[in-house]
Amino acid sequence: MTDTPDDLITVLPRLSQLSTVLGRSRFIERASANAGIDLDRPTLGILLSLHMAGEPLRIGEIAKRMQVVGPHVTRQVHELERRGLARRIPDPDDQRARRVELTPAGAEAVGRYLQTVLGALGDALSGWSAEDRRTLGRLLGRFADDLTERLDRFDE
Amino acid sequence: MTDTPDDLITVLPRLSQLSTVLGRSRFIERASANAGIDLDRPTLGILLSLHMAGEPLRIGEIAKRMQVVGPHVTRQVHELERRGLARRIPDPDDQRARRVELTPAGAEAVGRYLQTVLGALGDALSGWSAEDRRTLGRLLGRFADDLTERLDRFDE
DNA sequence: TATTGTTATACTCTATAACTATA
DNA sequence: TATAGTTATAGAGTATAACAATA
Repeated sequence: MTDTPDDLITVLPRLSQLSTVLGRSRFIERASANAGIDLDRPTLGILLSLHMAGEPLRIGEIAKRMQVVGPHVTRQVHELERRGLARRIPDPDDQRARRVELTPAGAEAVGRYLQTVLGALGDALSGWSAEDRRTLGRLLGRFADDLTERLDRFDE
Repeated sequence: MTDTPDDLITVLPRLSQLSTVLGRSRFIERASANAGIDLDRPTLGILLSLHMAGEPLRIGEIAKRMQVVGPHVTRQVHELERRGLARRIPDPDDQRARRVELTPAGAEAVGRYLQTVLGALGDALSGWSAEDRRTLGRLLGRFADDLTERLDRFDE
C-alpha cells in the first residue's frame, strides 16, 4: 500500500457515479427496445459477447468473458434460444460441450442494438476534441486493466 | 444521434469491464472487513455519503445522493443503527423528518475503510505518471458527467 | 478422477405500493 | 393536499450445491 495523494479521493466519487449510471439506468433496456428486441442486460451481454467473438462460444467461455458463473449463462441462453436469437450446436471437439452461436435474427438485432448504444455514447462525447477522446480511450483502458488486476489480487 | 467513430467501440468493452469489476468484486466487502466492520456495499455507501457530507443528512437526501429510492435507505439505516455506526436525530426544522449522523464509532470505521480503498486505488495507479493521473481524473469526471446527462435524457 | 453443462435453490440489491404522521 | 419516512412485498441478477454425461 502506498501513500494516497489528494487526486485519488476525487476519482472515487466519479467511479461510483459511473458504476451507478451504467448499472442502473434504463438505457440498456431502452436501446434494446429500439433494436426491436426486448431483452434484459445479461442476455444482451451474451449477445454482445458472441458478436465480438465472431464465432460460436462455449458456455464456459461466455461465462468467463462475462465474469459470471456457468448456471447463469445456461438460463440466459435458454431464453435466447426461445426467442430465436441464438442456438446451441454440438462442439465437434468435445461431446460434453455445446457451442452457442447467433442466428441471423440475433446477429441483425445485436447490430441494431450496437448502433443505438454507440450513437448515445457518441452523443455524450460530441463536445469532446478528437484528442481528448483518444486520451480517454487510452487511459480508460489502462485504468480498467490496472484496477482489474489490483482487485483480483486483493480478492486473492 | 451522430456518427460513430471507431474509437468509441473500443471504449465500450472497457466500460463494461469497469462496471463489472466495480460492481461485483468482493473488494468492497474485503476493505470493510479490514476496517473492522463487516458491511455490504449499500450500507457502506451510506456511511461514505455521510462522511463526505460532513453533516447529518435526511433520509431523502441520502437516497438522492445514492440515486436509490427512499425505502431502501430506511432499511440500511436501521442496520447501521443496530450496529451503533449511525443514529437518527430529530430534524429541528421539520417534525416529519429525521437526520442521520455518524456515531464516533461510525466515523472511525469509515475513516479506516477509506484508507484501505484509497490505498488499493493508489496501488492500481502506482505505475502512472503524475500527469496521467491528473488527466485521468479530469477526463473521468467530465465523462461521468456527460454520460450521466446523456443517459438521463435518454431515460426522459 | 476431472470437466462441461444443467437443475434447483438461495441471497443481494433495489423497486413499487400502501400506509402514518406532519406540513 | 403534499411531503417525509416507514412497512411489506416483489423483482432482477447472480451465486452455491448437487447432479448427469463425457473426457
